[in-house]
This record gives sequence, structure tokens and C-alpha cells, in this order.
Amino acid sequence: MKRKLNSIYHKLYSCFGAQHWWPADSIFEIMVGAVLTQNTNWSNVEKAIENLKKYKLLDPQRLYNAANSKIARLIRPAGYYNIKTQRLKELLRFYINNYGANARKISARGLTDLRRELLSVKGVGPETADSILLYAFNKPIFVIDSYTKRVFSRHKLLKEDAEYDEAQRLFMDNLTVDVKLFNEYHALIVAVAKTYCSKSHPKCAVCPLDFC
DNA sequence: CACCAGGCAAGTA
DNA sequence: TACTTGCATGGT
Repeated sequence: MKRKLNSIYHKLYSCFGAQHWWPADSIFEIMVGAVLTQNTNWSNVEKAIENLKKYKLLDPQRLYNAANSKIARLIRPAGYYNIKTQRLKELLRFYINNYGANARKISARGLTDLRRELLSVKGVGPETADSILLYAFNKPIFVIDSYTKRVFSRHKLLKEDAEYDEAQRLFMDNLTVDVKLFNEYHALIVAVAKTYCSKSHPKCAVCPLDFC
């Protein structure tokens, strides 16, 4: 299994190359993006982030002080704008109250403790927490998303209805614990899934790499 | 027109 | 534990 997962990684990397995730200018932008991208196309998230930047709200204290109605209006393109406004406020309250909105301070927290803390924030589930841990704070945790489950269940390496922790264990138990590897691997899974493994093409005839 | 996109929480049984 | 539903825009 270790060799198989490594083989898939190298195949993906040679086909798609470095993905340079997470596309953002700051740690805080990654935290915000992780919430905004919940069940939402990334291009829509980019529009929302741009709006926040335009109004100088991509800053913990300023965003926390902003009226919910204003935030909702600006992040509208990302969908679910009311619930995501609440979720951003919840995450901000945690970040400001527990770490003084200090990126260095929160980055210094241990992986296990910080993961538990993030999961206790309403609106932050396992994927959002792990995305923040890996891509914002460079913690060695493997991010699982719907793409991962789809691609690897089609490879028969995961059950169709595998739970998050179960899928995560497949990677964590069989790969070298390495932030750079976890970063690139997850991004590559997203890349191949978008290209060759979409829902509407359950069996892709043109995939040159036997990914689907 | 239908379907999908880098989820999560709350409710029900 | 195992379902179901609400949340919502923009692209194809």
C-alpha cells in the first residue's frame, strides 16, 4: 500500500506538476478561504476574497468588527453567505480570544491540541480544520475532501462511503509524514479529479493515466 | 432546464 | 449510528 500510494503520487506529479497551494497572500487569507470554499467552487471564493480585500477587511480585527450584513454582501459570490458570515465570526472569535489574532502564536501550538480546538469552533469541520492546519500553519495533517474519496474509491483503495478519519488514516499511515508531501498530494488529487474524475464522467475513456 | 462545486450542523429515528 | 435537510451563488 505504501508503494502504491507513492506510485500514484509520482504519477500525478509528473502529469500535473507542482500545484503551489494554498493560493493566498497571508495565513489569515487561508483561514478565511478555508471557510468560504466549503462546498463551493474556488473561482467563486476568489471573487469573495477580492471583495474583502477591496474593503480592507482581510484582517482579523477589522473583519470581526464589521457588520454581518456588510460581510454577507461582500462574500455573496461564494454562496451560503449568511451561514458563512456566522462561521467566519466564530472562527475570528476563537482566533482573537485565544491567540490575540497572532499568526505566530497560533502556529506555535501543537497539531493535536490545535486540531481539537479548531474542531470545537462551530462551522469548522474536519476538512476545514485540516486545510487550515496544513496550508496555513504547515502542520503535517492530510486533508480529505470529496474528490479524494471519489478518486480513491474508484481505485478501490477506499470504500465508497468511507468516513473522514478512515480515509485520512489511509494516507497518514502509509506516507512519510511530510508537510510538503501532504500539501502537494492533496492539491494533485484535486487537479486530477477536476480533469478526469468528475461526477458526470464516472468512467472516463480518455484518461491517459488510468486514474478513473 | 439540471447539475455541480476544495462542507457543516441540526434534526429525526 | 444512519439518514435527511437547509444553506445559495455562479459556471457549464
